[in-house]
Amino acid sequence: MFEVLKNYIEKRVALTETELAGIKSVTTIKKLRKKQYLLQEGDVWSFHAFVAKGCLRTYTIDDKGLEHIIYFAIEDWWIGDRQSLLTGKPATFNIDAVEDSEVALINKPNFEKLCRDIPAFNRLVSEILEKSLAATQHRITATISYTAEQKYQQFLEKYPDFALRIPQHMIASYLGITPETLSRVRKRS
Amino acid sequence: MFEVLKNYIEKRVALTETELAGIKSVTTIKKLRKKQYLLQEGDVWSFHAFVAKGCLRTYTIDDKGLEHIIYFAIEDWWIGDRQSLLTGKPATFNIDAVEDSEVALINKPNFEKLCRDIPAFNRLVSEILEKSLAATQHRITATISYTAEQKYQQFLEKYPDFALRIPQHMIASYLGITPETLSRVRKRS
DNA sequence: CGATTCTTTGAAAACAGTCAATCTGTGTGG
DNA sequence: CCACACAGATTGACTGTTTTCAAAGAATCG
Repeated sequence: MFEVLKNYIEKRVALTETELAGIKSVTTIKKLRKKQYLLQEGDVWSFHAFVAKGCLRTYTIDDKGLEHIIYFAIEDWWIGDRQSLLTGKPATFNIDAVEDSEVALINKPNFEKLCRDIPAFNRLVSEILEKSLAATQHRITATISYTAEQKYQQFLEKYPDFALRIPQHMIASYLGITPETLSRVRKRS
Repeated sequence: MFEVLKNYIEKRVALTETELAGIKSVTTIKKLRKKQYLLQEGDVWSFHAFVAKGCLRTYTIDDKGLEHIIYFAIEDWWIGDRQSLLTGKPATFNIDAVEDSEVALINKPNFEKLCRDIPAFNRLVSEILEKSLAATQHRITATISYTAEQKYQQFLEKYPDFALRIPQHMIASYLGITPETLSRVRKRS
């Protein structure tokens, strides 16, 4: 399963075989069954996680016990709790598997060493960060400006793959609407 | 006004006088009067901008002509259109001054050179990115989970400084609610 | 199968948005 | 210095969307 991460990197930057071997040597593969936690609220998160197979979600649980999904990640996406990783404080997010999945994990010190030792890897990481931030800002635009219907439409256009494999009530949670509302929106169109 | 940026950097990382001088040599100061654009939708954005004085906002305008504020930046904050900066494509955001302001600008090639030449500067930049992303994710949580009242409460707690200097209708726009609703929320509490 | 889990549907209630009018404070020009 | 204009904030009545609660179907999994 390291192959998936290797392909991902090779498609984006040119690394030597030695450098790739260096990455492989610090990567652990973790298999997750559907619904299994990768991270539970309150634990400290200290990895960089790459999804090699399957689908995961990041979410919070509010006072009423309702889940709010912040983020989905499928193959070739990264996932984690950046706040916890950065500060070393307990995570406020939960991460679990939407489907049976496999993730490649690199712990914080090793990941930082890779960034220092391999400039191209460092650039790749910065670029991913940049893109994530831009995407997140655009998501905010959608969330504060669109109606339920527009939010769902935009979601379908932006992530056509997701709609097929993610349960509707989770998509509703991601969009910030109730499952009932999503069901009605879908019926209308 | 470069002093403000210098203080900001010195508070966070240790740089030599030469390195600081290198940063200064590629920094331009731009003064903006209230309502003046720093970036207009459709133009290409190619800077890293640091707010030395005043307050700016990033926003989009929808089909109905309504503004939706994505982001505020006051002293010691960075602002820009990352998507446009990254891709070189026309910006989808507008940025203008909420108050008379002064920003420190470093253009993209110079900024990248600084990142390459000064490792500590590079780390600072990555850290800022990380923090921005974490903050943005938490904002999404708020936007999809909270009622108008909770959104405003959280805004007050998180950015007490903002509330005093930013007009209410802009705060409403930032929270994704109408000015009327915000006015009623405030009255209730 | 049988039991969950997920989706759909209906009716009522809550919430936020719209439109229009009024009030308030600020700043400008006469 | 005053009067006026203007932008921003508030208020009221109404509309529309979304949520809530409850129940019934449909799909999925062990």
